[in-house]
Amino acid sequence: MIPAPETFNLDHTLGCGQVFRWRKTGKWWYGVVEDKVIRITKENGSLHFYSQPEKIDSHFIKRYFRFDDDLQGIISQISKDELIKDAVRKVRGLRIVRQEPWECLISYICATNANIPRIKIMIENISRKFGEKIRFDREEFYTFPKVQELSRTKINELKCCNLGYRSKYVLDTARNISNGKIDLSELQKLDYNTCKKFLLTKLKGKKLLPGVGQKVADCILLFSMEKTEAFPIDVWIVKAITDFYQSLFNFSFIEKLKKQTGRKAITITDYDTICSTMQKYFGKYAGYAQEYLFHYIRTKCQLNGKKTRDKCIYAGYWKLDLEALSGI
DNA sequence: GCATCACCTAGAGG
DNA sequence: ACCTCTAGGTGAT
Repeated sequence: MIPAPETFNLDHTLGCGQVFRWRKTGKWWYGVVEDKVIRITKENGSLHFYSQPEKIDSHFIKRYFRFDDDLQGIISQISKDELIKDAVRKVRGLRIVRQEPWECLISYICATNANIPRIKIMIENISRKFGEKIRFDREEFYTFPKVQELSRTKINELKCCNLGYRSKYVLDTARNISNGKIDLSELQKLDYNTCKKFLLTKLKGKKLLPGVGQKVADCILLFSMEKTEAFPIDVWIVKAITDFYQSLFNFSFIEKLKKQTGRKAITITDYDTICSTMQKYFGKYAGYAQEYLFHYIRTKCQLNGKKTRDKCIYAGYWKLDLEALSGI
């Protein structure tokens, strides 16, 4: 057991939807990280943890939960306006987790057109079918399979895991990594823009990593490649842009975005526009800002008892202090 | 570049 | 009981 930073909340960190392999029973969080099952809780300012089959040490925990990040400092850097300040207040102690790139990649390929419970089921099914079993606290857990395991499977085996149309993407991605067409650990060393370009590489008109578009790429960069400036833009973030961050963009741009709410996707150029603007606005730790906003907005909607984004309108709730935004 | 449409599928809302 | 729609988007045309 080790002392936890003041700025660390397990529930927000593991429950915000950045990782899919944790669940809470009682006071304990159970999760599978790399090839270990971990049980962890925070009590009286200390972290208590156990693991199987290998023991983990405090170094492992500090690295996984990014205790090397000065969260207090990051928060003061990103606290640019009333919305993000409120988000930081309500979701205090949320930290980005250092994920393993391969598992992270597959997880976010699976995440398209799915909600968090379903993503968890897909990853759990893949692990149960192809991973290694570990017994812990009289329960069975499964590690996430290695690249080789998945690259050798058949498409129908993945469909049995409930992946649906994602099955082909996962299989082709696994094969291209397995045969060395792309090397995740090498990618990690590159800067944000170069790294993202490689994740989206095409060879003879075919994606090396099918199922990886801009949004998925940014998730991989943020959660597993040390790119804290990555700012994944999903439907929730677009909503935040049109409802709150209007003043950072042209009037006509916002009008255009609003018109297409309800439709599925934004264009690649619009994604780039939003992405670079928000990165400039929030700075090197824009990814933290994104996670706070994302988690805050979603839970806010759920608290309101509203199930869908469109009904979750903030009129009257978001105190549109646009003056506060004019500084940038 | 941009607009459309299809894509698996469980579960909520009507 | 049924039908319609949505959920951390991406790919093909």
